[in-house]
Amino acid sequence: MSSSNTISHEIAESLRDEILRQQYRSGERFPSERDLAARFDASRGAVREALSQLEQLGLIRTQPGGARVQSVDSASLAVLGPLLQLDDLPNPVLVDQFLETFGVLAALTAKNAVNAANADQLIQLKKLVVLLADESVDLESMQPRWREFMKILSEIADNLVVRLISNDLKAQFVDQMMRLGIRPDVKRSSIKRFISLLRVSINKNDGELASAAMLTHFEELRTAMSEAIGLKASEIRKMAV
Amino acid sequence: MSSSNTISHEIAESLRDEILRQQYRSGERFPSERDLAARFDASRGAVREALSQLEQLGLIRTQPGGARVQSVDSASLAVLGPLLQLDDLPNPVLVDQFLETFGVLAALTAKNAVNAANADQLIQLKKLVVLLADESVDLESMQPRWREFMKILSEIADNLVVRLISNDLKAQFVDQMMRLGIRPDVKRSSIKRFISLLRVSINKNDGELASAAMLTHFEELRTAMSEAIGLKASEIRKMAV
DNA sequence: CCGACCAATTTGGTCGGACCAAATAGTACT
DNA sequence: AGTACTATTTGGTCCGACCAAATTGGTCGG
Repeated sequence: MSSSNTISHEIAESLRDEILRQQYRSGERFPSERDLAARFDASRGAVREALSQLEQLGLIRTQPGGARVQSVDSASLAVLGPLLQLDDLPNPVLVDQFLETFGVLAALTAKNAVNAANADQLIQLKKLVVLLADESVDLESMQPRWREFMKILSEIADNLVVRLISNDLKAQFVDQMMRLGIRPDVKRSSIKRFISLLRVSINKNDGELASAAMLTHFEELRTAMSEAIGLKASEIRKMAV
Repeated sequence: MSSSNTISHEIAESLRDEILRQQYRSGERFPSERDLAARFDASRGAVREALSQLEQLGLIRTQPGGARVQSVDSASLAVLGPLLQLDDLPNPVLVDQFLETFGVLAALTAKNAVNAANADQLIQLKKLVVLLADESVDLESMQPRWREFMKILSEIADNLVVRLISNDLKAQFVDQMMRLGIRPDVKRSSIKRFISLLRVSINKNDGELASAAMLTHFEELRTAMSEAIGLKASEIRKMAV
């Protein structure tokens, strides 16, 4: 499950998940480095490297005398990915909040990109939208094109803050949903309308329109995703019986 | 300048700033741990803890054989704070992007909070807005109240994703601007209008109105901040002569 | 002259033991 | 019971050592 094969990373992941699972109360003393070293059968150095990562994530605060656990919602954004894949099924509330937040950022990006694009970039965007329209039969199969489109949008909009946020958010999310077999079922007509709105907004250089289209798309995605997760949850319950 | 008194943190800060200042090209080899230890006159262990923090920030990628520098805009959001206080004067473009992004998130928060607030919370919000109105003479002096208001909004909206983003963004920003003596001069009439719009939106339970008010406020803040930074820049140039 | 292959070196990853200073816990004293 | 003091725990740092992977540099063959 864990990726980076180094011991210190494994320890960090393990402890991170324990904290995210609320197995420690906020403010509680964290086990000592020597205890952790014994528990993981590793050297203190490896444990210290792991703890230094947790500290960077804002999950613990270390001091001579003992480390203390910090409340999860005072942590860094980088914990969101791990937070989403804690359990078999991602927390639906969190997923919804993710989509809502990512939606407004995507809308902002679309607005700025369409408004700021030069002639060449507009042509490029038009091409991409045409490609998207061709594949609009299935939300999943158009993923690669869709990502490319968003990437170009983001490059044109050129907002480092949004890009940094996206780095911590986007990466794992879609992949994980697919891996879990959660497929939001957005109506084909909705997708077609969305893409056609994108096309119009690009043709008319209308950033506000692009933004609005993006927003409604994410709204539809939210409800579809919510249903998809609910469906998956009942599947799992059935399996358990 | 640097906060945490431990050597490993000082090394991490130092190297972080060097990377953020683009003193290494993306993909370039990073100095070896042994070299860094010699340069900082520290042990390899301390250097390794520092590097493990940089890796968590997404600034470097380590591998047996050598660590490599990663491009800044593939880093974690947590680098934004340091990025803003790299130089005497924060990068105006970055500040503007920050305000634009934070603005849409604040608008989202306001919308959801006003829509979701129960009777008690609405009363609480009304009180806070009244307090804000009383102090609306000066943007700076109303900061404590303003922060409290945003905090309550954020608690009512209860969106963990936005909160995590804010953790990495908000904290240092306002403080740093004040410390540098950068005071955006938003017209008093604009502030008054903003607050009155907030009041109305709360009274009418109209989240969309609150969102729109927040958006225009941040728009005004952006232009004011841009002017303020420009002013400060010319001041500094004058001092240098 | 160039490319492929192989050995020497560099580099990160880990370990163990050791010392210091700060913070905590425990104890004795008032 | 409250306080002052001491012993212990804990994090922070250093050193030296070993392994395995990656890089480097040279050699050989075309």
